[in-house]
Order: sequence, then structure tokens, then C-alpha cells
Amino acid sequence: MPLNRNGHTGSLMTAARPASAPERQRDPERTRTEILDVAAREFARLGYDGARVDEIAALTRTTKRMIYYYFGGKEQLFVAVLERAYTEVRKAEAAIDVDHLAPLDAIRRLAELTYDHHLDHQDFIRLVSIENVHEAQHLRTSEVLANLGAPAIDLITRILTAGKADGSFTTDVDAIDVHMMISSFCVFSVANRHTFQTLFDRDLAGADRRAHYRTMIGEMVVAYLTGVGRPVV
Amino acid sequence: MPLNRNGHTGSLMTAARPASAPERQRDPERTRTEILDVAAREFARLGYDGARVDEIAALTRTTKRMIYYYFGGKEQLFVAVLERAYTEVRKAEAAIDVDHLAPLDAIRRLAELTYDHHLDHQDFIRLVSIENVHEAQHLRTSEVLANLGAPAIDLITRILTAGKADGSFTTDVDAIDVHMMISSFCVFSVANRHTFQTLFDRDLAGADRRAHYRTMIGEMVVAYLTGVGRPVV
DNA sequence: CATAATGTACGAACTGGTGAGTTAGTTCTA
DNA sequence: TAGAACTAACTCACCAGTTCGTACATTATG
Repeated sequence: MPLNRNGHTGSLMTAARPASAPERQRDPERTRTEILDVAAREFARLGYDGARVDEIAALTRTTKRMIYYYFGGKEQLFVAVLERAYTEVRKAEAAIDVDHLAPLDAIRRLAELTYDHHLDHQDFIRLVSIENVHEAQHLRTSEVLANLGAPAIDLITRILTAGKADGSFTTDVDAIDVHMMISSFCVFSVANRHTFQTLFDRDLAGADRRAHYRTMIGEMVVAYLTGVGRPVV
Repeated sequence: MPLNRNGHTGSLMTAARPASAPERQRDPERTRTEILDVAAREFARLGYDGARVDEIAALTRTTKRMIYYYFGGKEQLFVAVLERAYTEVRKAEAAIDVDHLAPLDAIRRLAELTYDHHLDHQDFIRLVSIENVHEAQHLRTSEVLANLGAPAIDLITRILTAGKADGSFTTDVDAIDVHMMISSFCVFSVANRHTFQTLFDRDLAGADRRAHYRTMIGEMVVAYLTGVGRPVV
């Protein structure tokens, strides 16, 4: 299992060794990252209480003692996992560029990109669900994650402002509500996939339905922003 | 703590005793129900692995032994909790009557009623989230819950058929997708309440916002069913 | 009095966490 | 530059408290 990510804030930032370099026996960067990788999988798979520190350690090339050495405890490890996951998502969001599109196309595109992003990061959605069961008690204690939602809202605000200015949006709505509308659809598709499948015999996240639901969320948002208040024919 | 619910499928359905009757020392019906009530709260609050059998027993007037006597184990207890919760929700859904309304009003009303129902049963939504973390493994083993989604879909199908017939719905969409659209919004409002609050400083389930979001989901559905495909002004 | 219902006490396995000692790799010094 | 000195990184063995589950005794009730 190759390790290639690097998000550690060490005091001395060691440059990534070239592939030809001899494998170090001691590599704090690698150890930390590997623990986080495994922990993220285990927490997403089994929940906070379901995941076992011993098992996480066993799936690592290091020992349980190292988890306590680097993170302090199970709870702090979970917070670290959440922090890294949210930070990565934020980076992906920041890469979204729809400013060059007309407002209607921009908001549709944003919805579709959000949908794809959620479907591609199902473990992250699971972690968020788990954190909600715990009433966001870990997220709340993290300082790293303060004001993490702002950039996404700013983007939507820009689109809404432009759309109202040029008359393409007729519905008066605020950015957080639009974000919530898009998120709810995308999150539900992943988070409630299993009970929905059981009750309605339809896999919301199945590869064969992705295109359909991607289009649907785009149309939903556009219909809402252009349709409410317009007289029905 | 008064007990008043009664959903047990005992072999002999004992009629509810009048309030004046002497309190029985042994009352399997009451014991079973009380265990289910407490277990539902604890599982919803802490998740499957977070909830403790000893703690559930302690919050009951009976002992842990009775949990094993009546349900067999922690896992079967959780399944019983899910079964009762889903069955109650089904009853509430069956009580919804919008057949007398015009299609547009009917679908809007259904969305609004669904929203209220979700907000009033947040513990149920939590149980569903928890069950999804476990990939619906308990729900799948339950025979009681087979085809539980059918009535809800049938109702939507009737409304959609009527709306297409009289021309008030222009968008071609199937009933399960409409259900999913409504559910995603309502479920998200409750299930992701805590992380959303933390990131965006807005309580989606706050009493002061319920009217706003109830209206919003109604308008969303109506806009989607009437708006997609119509030329934008 | 037969039996369904209930309480008591206990145990085996697990689980998060830690004390204490060891080693790889770096840096300082003569 | 040899090697001493130092420290971060690491291993091992273990513990104390917990947690699900059960054997066995007891009592209410029809």
C-alpha cells in the first residue's frame, strides 16, 4: 500500500524523498499519515464507537502505542481524521470555478459538481453522518475547522447576486438555503443509500443512475430559482 | 415515567387496564414496551455501539435479564426498536389524505406534511442514520419491514398521474424520485443539523425556521414539477 | 401447582490506555 | 571524520475497567 499524501505540520518539513531513496525505518510523516488513512477507513466503516483502536493499529505497519504517541487518544484521533477530511473537501471546493459562466449555467454546474464530488467521497459523507449522531461534539472542539463553510457560501452569493441583477433568477432566496438544498440531495444519495435501497429497491448511488441524478439536482435548483412565483400555465 | 404506548404483537392481546386497576407486579406487556421505549432513546442518542445494554436496563424498572428474556440480545433489541419505529411512521403516512386536492396542492401538501412529520420525529431520523452507518444490515434481516415503502410511493404515483392528466405537471419524473427529493430535504434538516449548525451557524431544525423550510420544500417540488423544460423568460 | 416472569450474581473476553525500556538517526565535538 | 551524546521514534507487555451475556434461584399468577 503506497503512501503518497502529506498533510503533516511538522516543525521541519522534510522534502518528499525520491522514489529511489532507501526506505527509512523511522518515518514519522509516513507513520502519522498511515494511521490517519487507516483510522479514516475504520471510523467511516464502523462508526466512532464501533471502530477499535487495536484494530486500527493492527491494520497499520506500526503499533497501538504510536496512535497514543501521535494523537493522544481515540477521540483526538477521530478529530484529526475529521479535520483532514474536511480540509481536503475544502480544497476541492476551492478549485471549483464557475465565475465565467452565466448565472443559470453557473448554479447548475455547481450543483452537478457538488453531486459528483459527494458521490466520489462517500467515506467523507459517512464520517459526517457519524459526527452528526454525536451531535458534532468533535467538530465543535476543533479550531482548525472554524468558518469552513464560508467559501462555499461566498461562491453561491456571487452567483445569486449576478442572477438577480440580470433577471435570470426570479426567486428571492439566500445563499445558505441554496447550499442546503444542493447538499441535502447529494448527501442523502450517499448517506441514506442503504435504507433507501432496502425499502425502495433502488440504489441511489449506483453507477447507472449517477448521470440521471446529477441532471436532476441541476434542474431542481434551476427550476426553483426561476420558477417560484411565476404563474403556472 | 408513565407508559402509554402499546405496539406489542403478543399472542394474547391484553386490553389496556383501566386506570383504577391495581398495578400488576408482573406485566410482560409493560416490561416489553418499557424496554423498547428506553432502548429507542438510548440507541438514537448514542448509536448502536455507543448504547449500553446495562444502561438501557438501568433506565428501566426491570433488569438486564429481561432484555435477554424478551429480545434475545442487543442486536435483536435494536431490530425490534427499528421495526416499531418504522411501523409507527408507516401508520402516520397512511393517515395522510390529499386525494381530494388538486394535484399541485396535493403534492405541495404532501411535502409539507412530510417535513412536519420528520421534524416531529427526530429520534426516528437518527435511528435511520445509525442504521445506514451499519449499511442497513439490521433492516435487511427484518421480515416485518418488507415492502414498507410501497404505500408512500403509491400515493405519489396517484398524484403524479392526476397532475400529468390535467396538464398541471409538465416535468416527466417518476414517483420514487419525487419521494427521494422530498425525503432528502426533510431528512437532511434533521440528520445533518449539528454539523450544518457548526459550519454555517444556522439551526435547520430551529423552531423559528420551520415555517420557512416547510414552505421552501413545497415550492421546490412544485417548481420542479411545473418548471423543468419550460422556457426561461 | 405448573409455569411464565423476574432478580441476583458472576464471568470471559474485550478495550482504551500506559509504564518502562530500546533503537535509529542526527548532531556535536575533538 | 570517528564516535560520543542525544532525542525522537518506536516496541513490548500489561492493566484496570467495562460490557455482553448467562447460570441459577425465586416468585407471582392463572
